[in-house]
Amino acid sequence: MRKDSRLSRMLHILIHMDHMDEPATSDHIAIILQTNPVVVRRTMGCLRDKGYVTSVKGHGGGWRLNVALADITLLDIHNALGESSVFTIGLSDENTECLIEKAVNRELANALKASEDLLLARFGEVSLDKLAI
Amino acid sequence: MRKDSRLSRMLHILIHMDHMDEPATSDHIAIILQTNPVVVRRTMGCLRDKGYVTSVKGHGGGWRLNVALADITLLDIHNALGESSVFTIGLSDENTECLIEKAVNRELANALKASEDLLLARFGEVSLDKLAI
DNA sequence: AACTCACGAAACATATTAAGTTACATGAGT
DNA sequence: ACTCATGTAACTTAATATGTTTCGTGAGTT
Repeated sequence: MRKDSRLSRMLHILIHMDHMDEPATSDHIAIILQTNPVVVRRTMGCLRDKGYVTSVKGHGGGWRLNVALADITLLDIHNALGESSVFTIGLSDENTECLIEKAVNRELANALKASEDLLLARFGEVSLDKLAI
Repeated sequence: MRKDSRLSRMLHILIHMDHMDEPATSDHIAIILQTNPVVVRRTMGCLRDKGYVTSVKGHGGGWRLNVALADITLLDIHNALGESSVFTIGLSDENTECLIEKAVNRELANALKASEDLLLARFGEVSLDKLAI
């Protein structure tokens, strides 16, 4: 699987946007993130749905930060992007009644959950202003 | 990316193999894991390279467990499979000198590392005999 | 020696997901 | 009317795990 760099990219651009007086267009953001304007709209759209940014059409339009950096955490952005699972490791499909398979999957699920919980807890402790220069 | 179920599958079959008197053929293993014999050879080959299993050709051949379940941990198998990163989350490519981007990536890298360290530490604490019925 | 069994490995196909791209519709300001 | 910028659908590309076919090779059987 290809790595999902959306979280990194969105954190990056949101911090930039905090300095901006004018709305940032998708084209402008795409240049900064070295990607495509449509990818920007697609991803920023997730953040707009949660109210973290606002989009304006037409002349002088673009994307504007809607909250203070101190008021959003890495976890907020992570959740806004709606990632299903943070792991490449998966469980086997339990198509049988095999108790060994179930025990293996249970152990792996518990270990993965503990690891993910730690990651998300840390994400929740870091607000974006702590990453700003 | 599709989920990597190799760890789950290998743990499952290794525990089964501990009960077996005869070597298990790739075809037999494929049936238990509900997959393909070639996939079995490909994945079991990783474990053979580390000495955890032995393969024998010809009549009466197949795969045999080469160590006691108590002597291998989830971490051993995980490492044998040579997974690069356990996360779907990746960092952005730092093609610029942007300090914000670097700060974001540093924070994410640290958080991911702490989470992965916890996962691997737990994997290292669990030997396969603890999952056997 | 011929036959069968089972691994080894190359080559190709499939599935999933992030990302990139093209094209067009829609709404807002000039 | 014209231009700018988002919204969205559809398609393409890339990476990776998995599945499949085919043939080679070594080992035991008849």
